[in-house]
Amino acid sequence: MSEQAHFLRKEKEAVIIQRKKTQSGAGAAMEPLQLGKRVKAIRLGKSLTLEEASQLTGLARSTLSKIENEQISPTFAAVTKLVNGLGIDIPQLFSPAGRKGATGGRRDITLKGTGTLHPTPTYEHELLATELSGKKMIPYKTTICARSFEEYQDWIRHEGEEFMLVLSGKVRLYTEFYQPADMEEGDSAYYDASMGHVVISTGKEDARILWVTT
Amino acid sequence: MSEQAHFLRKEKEAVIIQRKKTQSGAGAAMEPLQLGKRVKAIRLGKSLTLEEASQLTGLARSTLSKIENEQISPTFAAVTKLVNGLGIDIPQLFSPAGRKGATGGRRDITLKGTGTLHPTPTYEHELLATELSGKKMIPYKTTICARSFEEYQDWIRHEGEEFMLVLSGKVRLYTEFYQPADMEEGDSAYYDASMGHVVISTGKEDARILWVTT
DNA sequence: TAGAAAAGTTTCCTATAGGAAACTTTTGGG
DNA sequence: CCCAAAAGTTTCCTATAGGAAACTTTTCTA
Repeated sequence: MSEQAHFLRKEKEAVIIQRKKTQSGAGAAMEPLQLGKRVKAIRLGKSLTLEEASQLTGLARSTLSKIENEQISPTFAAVTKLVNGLGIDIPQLFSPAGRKGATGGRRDITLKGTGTLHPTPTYEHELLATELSGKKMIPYKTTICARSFEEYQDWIRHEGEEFMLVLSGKVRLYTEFYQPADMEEGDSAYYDASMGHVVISTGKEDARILWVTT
Repeated sequence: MSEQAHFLRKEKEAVIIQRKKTQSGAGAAMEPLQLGKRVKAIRLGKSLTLEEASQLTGLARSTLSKIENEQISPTFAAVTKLVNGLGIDIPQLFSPAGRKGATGGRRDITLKGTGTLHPTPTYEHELLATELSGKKMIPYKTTICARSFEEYQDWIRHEGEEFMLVLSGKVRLYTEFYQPADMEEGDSAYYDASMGHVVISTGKEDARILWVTT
């Protein structure tokens, strides 16, 4: 459709100009998610014109139009402006349509061993409750493969707080400002995750741990 | 700032001199959020090299480097690849940068069976990490004594979100807007706690559960 | 309806994102 | 130490995002 329009336009301008503009033909950049449609729906839901949305977001009217029609993939900076200007709920933008937020009476059950796997040399993560987006907590189980502090490049540290519970095996929890602590099944710890921390297995078997992070 | 960069580029083309990159100093593009640092932290947390991350995400090594060093603002498409490739939790990326951990480099370890007890007719709670105040999450283990829905006066509901993991035994999770779910050791659930919920033991033994609530 | 104003789209251009490869820095041997 | 390999950074280039303005379409209003 837009392709036809494009051709007509070209012919009309006619003549020599062949500038050619790549993009129109292939058109619809296959954006992984229908960001544009969502933005449009949200804007219309608020009864805003492109001009008003432009004022609110600081993005050009034309840019908004192109985003809504999925002619471009906005930069992170642009998305941020959209989000702040229009008060969009983030996870909504990213979630592949069907995914549900953790609020408003939602739940997700993860049966043993059915989480989303994420292996690294030292840990093997199994993310839980991945069907829910926008969660305040991130729960996952981990098999601790590492056997020595040296297997880590450096302390692990990240935003937020962390709770851990030893599900099986024996571990040693190293934390930046404390003495290492030996823990076994049933023991738990809670700490500020911006403080460097690292966990290694000390028993015969690789230990299993449940983590919950904010 | 970017204007400077542009000028330099122009000059370089025009002449021969090619003095070094503008941005080096504290120049740091003022990206609304510290996307780059977060991405880097996440990558390092998984002990991945740029090359490996490149494979996982489909983004070029150089692009990743520039994103991490906040030299560019990735497109939405690129952010999506990052998120999917590295298993990043979205809100993490957008959440207001500064958020300081309430516990400021502290930790508390609770050895098995040493939590603070808090019995009720239907549950028996063992609060964990009680040495730390002002936590964002509240972890506790519970022995589920109740055997039928009727032993509860009403749905349990409260603010926030809740994660639960079955440590032992068998339970049935009733939630207001869903069918009851039977769960056993290793299964977990995540739900909006303002939705009515109740758990009963269905096995021979009283079940043990770990809860974490925001 | 016609005509104008508002809303939306497209063009055209500059600035910049993303990729390939060159280059630099860091890590390990020996 | 020195060299080699690996990790990370920068350069250089092309494709494309974003803005201003021209253009088209829709919506009123008389």
